[in-house]
Amino acid sequence: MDVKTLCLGVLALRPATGYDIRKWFENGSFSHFQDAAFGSIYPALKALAADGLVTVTEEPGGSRPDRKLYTITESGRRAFRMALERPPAADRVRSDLTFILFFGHLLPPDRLDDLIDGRIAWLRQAIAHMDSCTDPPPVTGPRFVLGYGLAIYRAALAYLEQNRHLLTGTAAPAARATEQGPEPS
Amino acid sequence: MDVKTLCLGVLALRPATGYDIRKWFENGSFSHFQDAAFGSIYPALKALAADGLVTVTEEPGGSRPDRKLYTITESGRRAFRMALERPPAADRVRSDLTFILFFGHLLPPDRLDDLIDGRIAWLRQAIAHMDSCTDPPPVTGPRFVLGYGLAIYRAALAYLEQNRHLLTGTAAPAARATEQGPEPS
DNA sequence: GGTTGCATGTAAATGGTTACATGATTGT
DNA sequence: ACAATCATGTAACCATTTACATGCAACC
Repeated sequence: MDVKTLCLGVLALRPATGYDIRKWFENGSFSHFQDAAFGSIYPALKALAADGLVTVTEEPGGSRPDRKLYTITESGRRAFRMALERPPAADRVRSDLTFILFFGHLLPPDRLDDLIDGRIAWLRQAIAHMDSCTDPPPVTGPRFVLGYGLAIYRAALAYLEQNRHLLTGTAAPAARATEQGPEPS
Repeated sequence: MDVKTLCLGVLALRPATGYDIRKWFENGSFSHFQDAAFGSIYPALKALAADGLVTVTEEPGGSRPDRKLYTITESGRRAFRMALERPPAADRVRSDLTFILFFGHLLPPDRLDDLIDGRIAWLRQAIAHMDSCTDPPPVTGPRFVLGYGLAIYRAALAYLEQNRHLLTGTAAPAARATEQGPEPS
């Protein structure tokens, strides 16, 4: 998905500034599935405005740069719907971790432990964040997507917890009990 | 992971041509986690050879271009081990599908059905392919990674199968209340 | 006779990230 | 005092994809 469409999507929900949109990709509902940096958002918004797909309301920012609130237009909504109609590119996962683990035999076991500990911690935190996510309104789309992300992360977490001993020779999971974090799954 | 490291990884397993490496990313064990196209592989191999990390054996190809078999050197193995030592970038999923589904209310229900049908079919085929994957030898790393991928794909498949009705209004599965939904369990 | 597989390579286009430039206000 | 938050924007840089160029052999 190009950044223009991504921005249009956020603006289809509510008016926002470039800064807001960036926050959305950093913390919002599907921050785990899409991303965009300032360096691509601002030019995208400019282009969308030039095409009449969004309008800008400039609020004088006093000291700061003027706050530019972007609002999607009817033609913008149409363009967005058309973009959604295009066949989606295949999902893809890019995982350096799995690449490293693939060659695990080349690394010291405690390094592997650290890597997996790190990923488990990250997944727990991500799951906790998603669980507490009030962001998506009770409409179906956002909830469905949130559930999808949760299902995948929970599966990844469970797999790592239950199979890490295969890789590191750590004691089998029988011993592993309650210690850290909020209750798993 | 940059393409040079990726190539080094494949070559750490066995000597290969650029073409072989491409096949590996297309069909091999972790084709789901990394990718590289010819346009990046060939220059990467050239650079690796220039750095003395691999050697080339040119077999005259008769009609075709000469087949260039690359073999990793000791210094290449060392460089690869060092690359594995670097902290991995965070895993990331890029999913146009979830973006589209997020805005599902803007699309006709049968379009949603098609999208989900397509993804389910794709996942089933991917899982079948991985299940039949004889590629990874019975060493721990490759099997662990294969299992990780399978766990994630199975979770995605199960979620889609069990929750698609939430999105499309399709009749709920007979065995209702399989309770895996976005609802916290 | 047409497609797929083998086999290499280059160059242009793509699309994005990173770094820079600016600077007041609020929180620790 | 120092960091983070708010807030915009440009430009250089980067890696990778895509398209092109070449061409035989095997299969259907």
